[in-house]
Amino acid sequence: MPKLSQEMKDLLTEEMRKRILTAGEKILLRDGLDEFTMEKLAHEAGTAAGTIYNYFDNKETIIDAIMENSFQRLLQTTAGIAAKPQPAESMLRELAEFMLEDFKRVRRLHEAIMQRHPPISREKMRTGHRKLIDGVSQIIRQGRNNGEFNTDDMVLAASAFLGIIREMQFDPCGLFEHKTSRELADAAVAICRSGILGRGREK
Amino acid sequence: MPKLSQEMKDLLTEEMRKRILTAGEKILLRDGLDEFTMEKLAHEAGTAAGTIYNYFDNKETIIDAIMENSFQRLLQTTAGIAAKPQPAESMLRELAEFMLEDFKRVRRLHEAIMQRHPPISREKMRTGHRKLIDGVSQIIRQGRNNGEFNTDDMVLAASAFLGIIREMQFDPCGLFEHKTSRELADAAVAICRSGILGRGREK
Amino acid sequence: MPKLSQEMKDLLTEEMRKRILTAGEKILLRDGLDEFTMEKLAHEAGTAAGTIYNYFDNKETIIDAIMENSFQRLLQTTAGIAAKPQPAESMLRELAEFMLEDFKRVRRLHEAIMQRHPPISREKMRTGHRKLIDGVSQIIRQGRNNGEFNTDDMVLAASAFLGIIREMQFDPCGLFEHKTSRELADAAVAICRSGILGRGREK
Amino acid sequence: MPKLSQEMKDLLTEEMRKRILTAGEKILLRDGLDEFTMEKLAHEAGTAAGTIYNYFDNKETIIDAIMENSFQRLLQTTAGIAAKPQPAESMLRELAEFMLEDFKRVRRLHEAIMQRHPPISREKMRTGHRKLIDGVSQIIRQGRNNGEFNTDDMVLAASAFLGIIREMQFDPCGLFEHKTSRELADAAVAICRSGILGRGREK
DNA sequence: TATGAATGAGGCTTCATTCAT
DNA sequence: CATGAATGAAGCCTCATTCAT
Repeated sequence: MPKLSQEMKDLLTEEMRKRILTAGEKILLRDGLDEFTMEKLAHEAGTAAGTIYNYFDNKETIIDAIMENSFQRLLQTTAGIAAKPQPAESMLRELAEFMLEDFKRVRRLHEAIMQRHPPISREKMRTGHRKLIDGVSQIIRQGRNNGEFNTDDMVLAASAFLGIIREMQFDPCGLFEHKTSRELADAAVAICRSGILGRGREK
Repeated sequence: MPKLSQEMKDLLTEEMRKRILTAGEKILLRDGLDEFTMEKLAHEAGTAAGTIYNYFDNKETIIDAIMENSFQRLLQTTAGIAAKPQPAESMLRELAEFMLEDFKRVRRLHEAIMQRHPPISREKMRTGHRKLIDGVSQIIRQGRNNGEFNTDDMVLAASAFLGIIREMQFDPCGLFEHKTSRELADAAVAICRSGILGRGREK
Repeated sequence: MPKLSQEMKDLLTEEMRKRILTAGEKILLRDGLDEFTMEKLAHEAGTAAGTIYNYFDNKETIIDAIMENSFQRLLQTTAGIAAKPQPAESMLRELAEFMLEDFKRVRRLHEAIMQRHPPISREKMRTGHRKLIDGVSQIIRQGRNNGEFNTDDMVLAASAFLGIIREMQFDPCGLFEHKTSRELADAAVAICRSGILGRGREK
Repeated sequence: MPKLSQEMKDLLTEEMRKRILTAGEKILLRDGLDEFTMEKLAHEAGTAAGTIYNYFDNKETIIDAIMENSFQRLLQTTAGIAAKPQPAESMLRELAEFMLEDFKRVRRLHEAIMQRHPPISREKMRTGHRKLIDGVSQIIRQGRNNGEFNTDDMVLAASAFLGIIREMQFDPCGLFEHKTSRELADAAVAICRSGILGRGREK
């Protein structure tokens, strides 16, 4: 009984943590960081404010965890994509599409979180971003080893790729609203391949 | 007297508004939005907290105005660059450099401001961004008219360009710290020209 | 079975009460009243917070009981000392030493408890103190009956004696840190005998 | 104007600080530290909670200041008494009376404050107590120089004196309620002179 | 119009106590 | 009876905004 009960308890605890984080993400997405209050979080999670402190030390920890989760999802997907046997270009396309899709969901979350200094630990942001850059760099490196690409600065390339995607999903004016993630991903990869300026002068 | 005095008054008022906005920008740059308090703003502007409310309705309005200013500068620079007789590629390079230089200065400002929901009106953000996209689109269009470029989706191209720049200046991990704005601008334009992936397969 | 089981139960209950009080005293001594939380108490007592409420009505009751215990010990010792056949002065010396020794141990406890209004019932404090005064008065009365002392206001004398001791053990500046309880007890008794001012003018 | 106005402002500020401290002392006296809330303090001082923070950094600072004030009064009186040309014994009597009188007023204040660790800085307590001991020691030293007293341990003597007084004013059972401060002071000094035990054995 | 003290709503967090299991 | 998560009242403190001078 103690063993099983312990496992049970852990499970419930984990469940509750997830519930809180999910609620938090929802608020961040819907209302932004400025309206992320513990009271609101509790309400959204269906508990009392005090209860949350049984699962997290304080507000900052929660924001951190949400951010961490979000990066985790992204990094795992990146790793998964990089592991499949396929041309690097396909990888980038797939990743772009996932990011556009995921970021459509998480757009406001990242918007809300990213540039906030305190109370959000910049460190988490830094390492997360770094890992993401590394993941994309790996893909591009594979592409070079394949003979697909020819870049020598992987980090620069990865950064540009991410910048293009991020701008697409940031899109505060709704310029790309009518395009599907698929189309945008294709466009992004096309740009990566040939530049944004087309080949006007190559003639 | 009434006429002149009125003009005088307006001038003074305008002067005061500027002083407040300048002070606000300074604080945003130095301390971030979270430490932007009205008291601090008053102190930095050399007045009293109450006085500020004679010139602005509330805090949000001030943040809005600062954001507006920042966009204005950028848009004017963009227009200025676009007006000079030179190849479009040079324009982009010049713009990139300015942005990287300016954003180095203003990084925290944009970091702080962008994507914050209330108390920052999303609307201002939206229109500012839209105008910026338009400005860059114009440059690219000129390039196409020149025969320099070959793109048919100006907006997409402009967006990608901005995304690449923004990612470079966001750079939370300091990947590009050791590079000059000049070098980064060159790299950005190179990417725009040939893609981030080089020409591995063109062989 | 009912009878025995009832006794058994009572015994266990009493055991549990003791365990809780001991744990409480330990916390009070170690951490002070401000850090005396029910959770901590439960942990120290090896049970759960909720369980404690099966043995005590609320936090205040527990603090009360601890205080009561502490006084009990002191009173019993006093009675024990007073029962031994010895000069009253020796009794006072012995009592002083015990108090200084005990209070060294319990300093924080008394520091923490004494004079705290709610949640500590002043009543308990009052009666405890009263009994202590009475105990010391008894000793002094014996001394007078012996011909050792000559006071006619026992209560005043007892109060002064206790005040001297308490001040010695309160000693927030560590004035007496380097003295042993024995030495301090001797000094206290000497003062009781001859006054604090010596006999300068008696010459 | 600026000069005068500045003085005016300082005066008002000082006035407000005093009002807050007075209110705080009143609460401490009446309700104890546990019921000393900022809300209550504000109410008692006739302002809003937020206002208080224009005059003090936080709650602890306020408690500190009240304690400091209380010690100040005591120390100044002590110094004043010690400065008057009179026998040391009269000084002690006068001091005892003041303390009993003042402490009657401040009893609960010291009761409330003294043994609390955080949030009350123990340091302030320590230094205050130390100065008090020193002040009384000075008086006793004068007595010895006069030939009035004969003690060689001033600190011990001062400590005992204070202990006797403190016990008298602590008096949780009301043993001395019917006595005037004058009578108690006399009794205290008598004890200091001849000991608490009278001169039973001197015969 | 300038001032800056006053206001008070609202945020985060703690913890005694309850109660379903 | 034991458990310990849930509760929510209450405490401290901040700060945008108002208003008397």
